[in-house]
Amino acid sequence: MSPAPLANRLLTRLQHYVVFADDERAAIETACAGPPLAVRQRRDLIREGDRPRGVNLIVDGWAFRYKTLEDGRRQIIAFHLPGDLCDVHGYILREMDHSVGALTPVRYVEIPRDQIEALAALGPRVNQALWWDALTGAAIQREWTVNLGQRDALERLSHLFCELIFRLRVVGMVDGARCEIPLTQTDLAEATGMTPVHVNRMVQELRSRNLIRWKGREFEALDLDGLCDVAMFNPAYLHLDHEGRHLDANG
Amino acid sequence: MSPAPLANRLLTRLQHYVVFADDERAAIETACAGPPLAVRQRRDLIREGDRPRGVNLIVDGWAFRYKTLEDGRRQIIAFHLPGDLCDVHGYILREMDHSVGALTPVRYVEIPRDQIEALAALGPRVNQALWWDALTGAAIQREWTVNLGQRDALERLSHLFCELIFRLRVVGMVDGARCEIPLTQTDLAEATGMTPVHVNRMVQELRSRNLIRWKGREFEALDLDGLCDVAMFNPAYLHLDHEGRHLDANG
DNA sequence: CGTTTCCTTGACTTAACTCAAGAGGAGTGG
DNA sequence: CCACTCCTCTTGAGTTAAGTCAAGGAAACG
Repeated sequence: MSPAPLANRLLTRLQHYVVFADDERAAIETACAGPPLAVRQRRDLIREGDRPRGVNLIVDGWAFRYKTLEDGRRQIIAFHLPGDLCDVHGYILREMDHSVGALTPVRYVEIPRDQIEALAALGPRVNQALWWDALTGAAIQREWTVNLGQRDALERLSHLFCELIFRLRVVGMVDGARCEIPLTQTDLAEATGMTPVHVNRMVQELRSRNLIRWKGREFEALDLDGLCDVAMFNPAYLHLDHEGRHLDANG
Repeated sequence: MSPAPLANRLLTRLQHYVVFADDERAAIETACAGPPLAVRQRRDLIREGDRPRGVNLIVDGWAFRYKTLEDGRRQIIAFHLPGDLCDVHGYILREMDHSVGALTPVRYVEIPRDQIEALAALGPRVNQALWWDALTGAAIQREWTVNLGQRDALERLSHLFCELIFRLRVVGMVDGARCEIPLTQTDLAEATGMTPVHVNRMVQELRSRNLIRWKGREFEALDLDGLCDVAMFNPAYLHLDHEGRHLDANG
């Protein structure tokens, strides 16, 4: 349940992929040394049409990306948990094509453009770690496409729960099978492309099958394997398997 | 209708974002100088579980990414048109979490890992162009999420047609409002998360509204504005607006 | 020129949506 | 401390968009 030390979440995260040399580690720590910023719950970090100033690193709290259609329909595109980098190199696409909001109060650090470039210039390892971050994000987005396109309501909801549990586990925010999920059923509806009413019915169904317990923010997977089965969840797309083992400073 | 010169599609594509210096241009040309490979129609370029050797550049033909669930349901995740880079730095995620197949006969070039790294090391412009490519791909994936989550069948199909037209236009494969779309209605069904029967009905509907003409591979948007309206299509997510104007070799 | 693939249409079924109303909390102010 | 509001969750009844199943026709292919 206790989150990883706040000191440097970016380092913690990137080290899932690469073991850095000392100078690289120092540079990453410097990059995150900026003043911490805060957004209140249900406010936006950045809006569609804005120019991103740099890359945002979520230190605490949950954020989400969303996109709104002309007629007001809204789709949640992604969730960001503590330790996530929002839009690595997002400033390259000069204008945001979607918005990012805070689900809970969020603390974050803005890493300016030149700092990111300096990191990338340090050598292939840091650069590749940044790519790794962006590519796992893309893999998650692909899986959401599959989820929305092929799975039915119950499978879809189960799949989202599975993904959140696995991702929270990486950042040490799961205790056994319990974690905090600060989402309303309406949030889940916007993420899974269904109505809040139907989300409710599917939650009831998962409860009645003794797969989950969920009250307020307290979530527990009573039978994670069962939940994964319902969802046809295969965690391969999260690419969690080569944490720190893939490349290291000694070759 | 005539495609951009085959000589170097990667260069053509990246120059939509950056105007390169001579040495950069030369390096990119070298990277694509590998022997052209070919895949037959409806065969796979790479399968889920494989280790990508490098980055694939589509020279000719259409490819598509897809993912299959345990029970056989299949979702098409993306289409790749001539000039597209498949999985920039895909080798970083050591194992493919999905497959890539050929819709038509496809000719492509495999750019090996070290060549990509050499390109990235040339300096920020080339590196940023590669990021730009990956990030626009991610933006498209996000839009597909919105499409599947929020739009109904008619809107969804219209949106996909709009996207394809806009993307084909960039590579010079649209003549007026006419282009080749080598997809079956079953392909469209797998991309839009609906049944082939329902795709057919929606195609009929678009025809009867005089929005499209489509026979064999010959596609024509009779009223592109109307089609965009139906789809609530906003091309901003394709980030086509700063072609070559953003960064150039002279600062 | 036969075979396979793709498209088309109709009749019926179903998963998910809509509308509506009530219950349970959480927070606020009198 | 109670009354109030607001928000989220819950449940029921009726509707609809999309799916299923089935069969015929057109086109492409080898």
